[in-house]
Amino acid sequence: MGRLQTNSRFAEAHCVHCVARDWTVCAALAEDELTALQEIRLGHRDYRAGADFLKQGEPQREVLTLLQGWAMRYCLLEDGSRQIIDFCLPGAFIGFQPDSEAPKGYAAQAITDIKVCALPQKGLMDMMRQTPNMAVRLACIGYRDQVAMARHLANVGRRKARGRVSNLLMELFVRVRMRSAAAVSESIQLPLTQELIGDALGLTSVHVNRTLRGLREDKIVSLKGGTLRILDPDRLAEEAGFEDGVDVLESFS
Amino acid sequence: MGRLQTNSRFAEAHCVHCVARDWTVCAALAEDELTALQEIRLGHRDYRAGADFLKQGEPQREVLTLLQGWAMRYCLLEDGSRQIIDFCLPGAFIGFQPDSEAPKGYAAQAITDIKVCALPQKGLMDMMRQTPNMAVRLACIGYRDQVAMARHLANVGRRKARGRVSNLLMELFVRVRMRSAAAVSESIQLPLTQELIGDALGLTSVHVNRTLRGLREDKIVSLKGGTLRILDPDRLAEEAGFEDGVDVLESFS
DNA sequence: CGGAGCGTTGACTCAACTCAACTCGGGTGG
DNA sequence: CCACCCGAGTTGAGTTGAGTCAACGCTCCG
Repeated sequence: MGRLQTNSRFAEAHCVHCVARDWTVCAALAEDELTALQEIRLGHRDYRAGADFLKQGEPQREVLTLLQGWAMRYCLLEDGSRQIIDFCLPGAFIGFQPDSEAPKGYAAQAITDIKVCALPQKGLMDMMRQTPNMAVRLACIGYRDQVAMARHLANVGRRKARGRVSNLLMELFVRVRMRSAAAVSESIQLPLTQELIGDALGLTSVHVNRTLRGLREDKIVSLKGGTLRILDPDRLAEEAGFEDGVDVLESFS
Repeated sequence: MGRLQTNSRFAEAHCVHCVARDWTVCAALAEDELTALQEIRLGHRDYRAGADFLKQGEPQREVLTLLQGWAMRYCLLEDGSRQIIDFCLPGAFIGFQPDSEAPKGYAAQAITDIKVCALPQKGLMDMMRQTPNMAVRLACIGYRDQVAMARHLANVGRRKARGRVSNLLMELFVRVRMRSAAAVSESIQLPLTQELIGDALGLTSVHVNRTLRGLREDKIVSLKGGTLRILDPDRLAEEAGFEDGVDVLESFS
């Protein structure tokens, strides 16, 4: 459930033509290596918004690359609450763990309808041993995401609500804009509910709401009906704790 | 400064005899590969407690493996406060980032006097391309640490002070005990100040103090003069949000 | 002896949570 | 077509967890 019928009658594009090619594992691979990857991949899958496609605590012998849509990784706590680890955009590499038989340490859920590319974790491990490019790239992605998570942790641990929200919105704005070649604009589409934002930032949705109202009233950002509009980039950067816009651009996936 | 004279008159042990061998990159390497690693390593270094041996925002073309003592990775915020990302025990692999020329996304500091093994990041990258074992191992460490960080994030974002402190103490207890073959005991040495604990958990040291008092009064744990004593493991696990002791053991470095 | 660093405690403040009511818009079924 | 419902967003009032400020104790060390 949640899982749509894979429309397997439509041929899936060869990895060479993958939408997410520049954003994920594949970016570092030569054509023949891509073909090898193509050999082992388990195919594309579609999930509806809200579907859990990776379950915490269960082993799952595959790894997913997000091709389309928004997703998130999150930790489920014993009391039922959840902490969102990060929001995933196309290219995100989700679910890799050293031991492919071990239960996953976090879960992943589709935020919008999504399409993913499934890879067998074991096959991937084998391929890493044969094609160094792959191994290096995978390692790099792992450490890059670590840095992003560290920043997120600092945001949650040390800032108050206004700073947290500003910081997250700014980060998402930059990430989304980076991967659209579209003309520079002060607004983007953000399919996040206030509850999701709260769960990412360690706040309640009620308090996120109040915080957003404050930011709107101060003419800094507005988030309405799925579109995020940056009204005052400088003050937003300040609220968000970005020294200046420069350091933002690097190291985002 | 902070950096001690390397006592280079004492020969450094060959990688094969490394104290941390089982805990770090090297665990997966064959003898000849270890020798190759030995070729490129930059040597051991000693730092005093309190020394920053990795600076946030500066490029640093080396990567460190912790051999002795306690250290921590942390993010520095614009307002001067810091968020501790994790506490490092011998074997920790610190400072690797995809681009060795890029400024580090976090800093690292010695908590006790420490000894580290320095490796050139570029050399490491090259070696990854030649010896698959190394690449795979490095990737695994990266993703393992990601999971640990996710858990930490969830702790900070979703639990209140008592739960956060309990969780951290339990985690540290388990990690420390795992690497001592010593007889099972209910106490360990913990060289952390209350301020460090606060900075890791997003709390003030004052509040950590009160929380520890509460836990002590309830006869759950006591932390006094650098020794942590688990008085009631079951209640601690409960406060910490560990379903049971089992899932704890896996996936800690 | 004096200071520095860490831990301890109390009194007060404030940020964020809880609970609860109400709006709004989009879908669904009668 | 309308009635209804549901999920998301808003808002207010009261509570509470954690921060702030400040004083003081202890221990180690120069």
